[in-house]
Amino acid sequence: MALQESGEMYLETILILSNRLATVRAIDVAEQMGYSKPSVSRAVGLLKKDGYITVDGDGFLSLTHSGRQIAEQTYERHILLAKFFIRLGVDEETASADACKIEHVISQTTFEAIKKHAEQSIQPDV
Amino acid sequence: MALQESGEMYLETILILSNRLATVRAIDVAEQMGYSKPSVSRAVGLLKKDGYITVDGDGFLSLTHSGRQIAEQTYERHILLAKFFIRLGVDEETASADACKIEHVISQTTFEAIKKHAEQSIQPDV
DNA sequence: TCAAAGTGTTAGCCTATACTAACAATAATA
DNA sequence: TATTATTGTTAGTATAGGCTAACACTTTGA
Repeated sequence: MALQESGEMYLETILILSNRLATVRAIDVAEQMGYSKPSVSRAVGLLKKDGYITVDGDGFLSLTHSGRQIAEQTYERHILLAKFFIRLGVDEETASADACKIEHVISQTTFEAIKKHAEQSIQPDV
Repeated sequence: MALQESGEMYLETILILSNRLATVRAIDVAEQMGYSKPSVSRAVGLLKKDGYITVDGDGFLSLTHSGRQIAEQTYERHILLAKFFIRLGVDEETASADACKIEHVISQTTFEAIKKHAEQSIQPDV
C-alpha cells in the first residue's frame, strides 16, 4: 500500500538523524519523535517490508533509494515551507510545526508553485 | 474531546450546503462528501453530542454558534488558500484539494500571515 | 390501501496508528 | 561472573473514522 503520512514522518526523521549521528537505531527514532519503542518497532517493520529502509544485524537503520527519495522530498518541503512562513512573520516554532503537517498533505504542484513564489520574492540584502 | 479534522470537514460541508439549500439533512451531507449514510449518521451524532449542530424533528441539521464559528473559519481558510494557490499558478482543482487538506492542519498564526501576505501582494487591475 | 422509495439507525467490520505491559536478548560493568 | 542497563519485540488495547448489511420509519403514489 502507499506510504502514509506517518511513514513519511519516520523516513524524514531517519534522514535527519543520519545527518546528525554516525548510526541510527530504532531507539533514536523513538526519542526524536517522542514515540514508544513498540510503535517505532512496528513502523520500522513496515518500512522495511515495503522496501523503504534496511536494518542490519546490529539494528542500524538505513534508507533505501526509494526511502531516501521520500525522506529528502519531505524534508525539502519542510525546510522551504518553514522558511516561507518565517519570512511572512511567523515564529520559528509555529512555522516548523505547520510545515511538519503541511509537508505531508500538499501536492507537488502546489509545493512547486509556492517554492517558485518564495524564490522570486526573496529580497536581496542589497 | 477536541474536534478532529473530519469534524471540521462535516461542519464546513453543512455550512456550504446551507448556503445552497433551504434545508440540510444527513443524506445531503453524505452525497456531498461521498460518504455512506451510516458514516454521516455517526458523525452527526457526535457533532450533536458535542454541541456543534442541532437536529430537529424532521432531520434538518443546523449549526450552533460554536459549530458555525468553526465552519466559517474553516471555509474562510479554504477560500483564501485556494485563491492564493491559484494566483501562484496552480490549477483550480489541485488548489482546492490542497486547501481542503491544509485548512485543517494550519495554525491560526500561519494562516493569518499568509492572508496578510496574499492581501498585500494583490495586483490591482489598474 | 399497500407497495416502493427515501431516510436514518444499529451492529459489526476494517485500517491506521498510537499506547502499555511484559518479555527476550545483548552489552556493560561492579 | 552476575547483575543491571539498553534495546527490541510480542501481545493486547484504544481511538478515529471509514465501510456494508440489515432493519425501521415515513412518505409517496399507483
